[in-house]
Amino acid sequence: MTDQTQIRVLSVDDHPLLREGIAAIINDQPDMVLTADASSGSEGIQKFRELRPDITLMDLRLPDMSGIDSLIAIRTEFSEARIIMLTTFEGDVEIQRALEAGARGYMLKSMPPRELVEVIRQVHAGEKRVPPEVAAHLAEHMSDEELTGREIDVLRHIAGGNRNRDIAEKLFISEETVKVHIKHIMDKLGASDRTQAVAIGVRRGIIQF
Amino acid sequence: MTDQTQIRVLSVDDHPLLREGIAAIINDQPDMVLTADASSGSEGIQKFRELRPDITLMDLRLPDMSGIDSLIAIRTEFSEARIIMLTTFEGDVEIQRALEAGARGYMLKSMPPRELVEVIRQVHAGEKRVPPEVAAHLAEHMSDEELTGREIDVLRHIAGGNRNRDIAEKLFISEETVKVHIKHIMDKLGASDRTQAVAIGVRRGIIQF
DNA sequence: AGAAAAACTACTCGATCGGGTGATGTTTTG
DNA sequence: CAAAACATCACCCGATCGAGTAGTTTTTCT
Repeated sequence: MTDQTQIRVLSVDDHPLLREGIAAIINDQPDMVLTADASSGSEGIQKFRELRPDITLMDLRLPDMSGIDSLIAIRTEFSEARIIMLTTFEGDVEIQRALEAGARGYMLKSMPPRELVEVIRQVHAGEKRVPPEVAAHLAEHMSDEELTGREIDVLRHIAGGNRNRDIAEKLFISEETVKVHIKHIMDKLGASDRTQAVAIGVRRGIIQF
Repeated sequence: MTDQTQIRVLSVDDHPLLREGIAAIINDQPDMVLTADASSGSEGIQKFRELRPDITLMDLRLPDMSGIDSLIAIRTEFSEARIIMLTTFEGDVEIQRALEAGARGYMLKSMPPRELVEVIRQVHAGEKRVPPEVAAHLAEHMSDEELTGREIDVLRHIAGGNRNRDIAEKLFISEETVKVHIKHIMDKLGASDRTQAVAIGVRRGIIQF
């Protein structure tokens, strides 16, 4: 049954229902087989070591570590690993980071199964595949500068309803510095005020909740 | 095969992967059968009319109309309909509204399959079932007043980075009125400023993105 | 119809924000 | 190593915000 031509797939996702759906779809394809699944990043890494799947489907948001960290961990050990990232959100900032870190494909969970298996086949054939919607998003924001770590810190505090003075105290810096960071945040995100900056930050996945 | 004791389930969700997962799990249970599924609210209503399932699993967020509107539509016609709402987000404001509208149960998509089928059985047996996490959330915010339609309008505009003056112009009201609405929004949400109000609004699902 | 909730408007005032400009030390990176 | 990016701080100032208070009209529900 498991002949040479079958694509062996590992699925890493903490969402049981989704894993079931993926399993059903993969095993429905004559040329694919779901070798195993994992519900966390570390479990995914371990399963990869054991099984060396041809394709790994990795959720971006995992309970223990981020999907990207798992991706990096696996690719550090096995540079030839072909990993496809899965996410719910179209506008996720992590997309770019994942591709830079070596993801071979990027899929939205809302996509029809046909496309999912198609992407698996293409990536297995050595191609790199990112769906058009995602690619469009990438093109749109490619030129945008990314926020620095400090700026993200500040943005998080802004979202918490803190005044500049409070943020300053909590980060042990002066209020003036906070204002500079906020200015940079707004410039980079194209926001007209702190509130819109938070809204954009949430939409892009820069800050979670 | 389809004897009297089997629970006939209709699944309404626009997410193909999730539908597959639900289908796999339902059909795995000896006492259940997935009668049909639908990918939109209107399709769900139609399928309900045709098949009169014992249990309907309804996603809260659907492409054409909200899950709650679909719920209401079905229950207006068939008051005995037993509908369980499914959602991704724990803190969704719609929970309360859905229960008020007559949902018999409420499930998170992140729950393990065992719980899902358990809830289906309980609701089919006539019980009302809301998972503990959701119940806790409800208790927390039960006392919170809901935002009015106008307040939600204003909150959306705030999230868009509009100044009070701009909001006033767009809604054809005075700037003073906008300020009153914002005051009420902040009071109701327990926010210290407009920015936190947006953050809370997003977290609770009051405003989408 | 009458009560209650929602929506609307006005005015004052202190607090906070955000733009502009300029500067210094550190870290990262090509 | 040198340039670029990052993080820090300071001062000025007009724009905007949010609290408080008070009142009218419209809508909704009972």
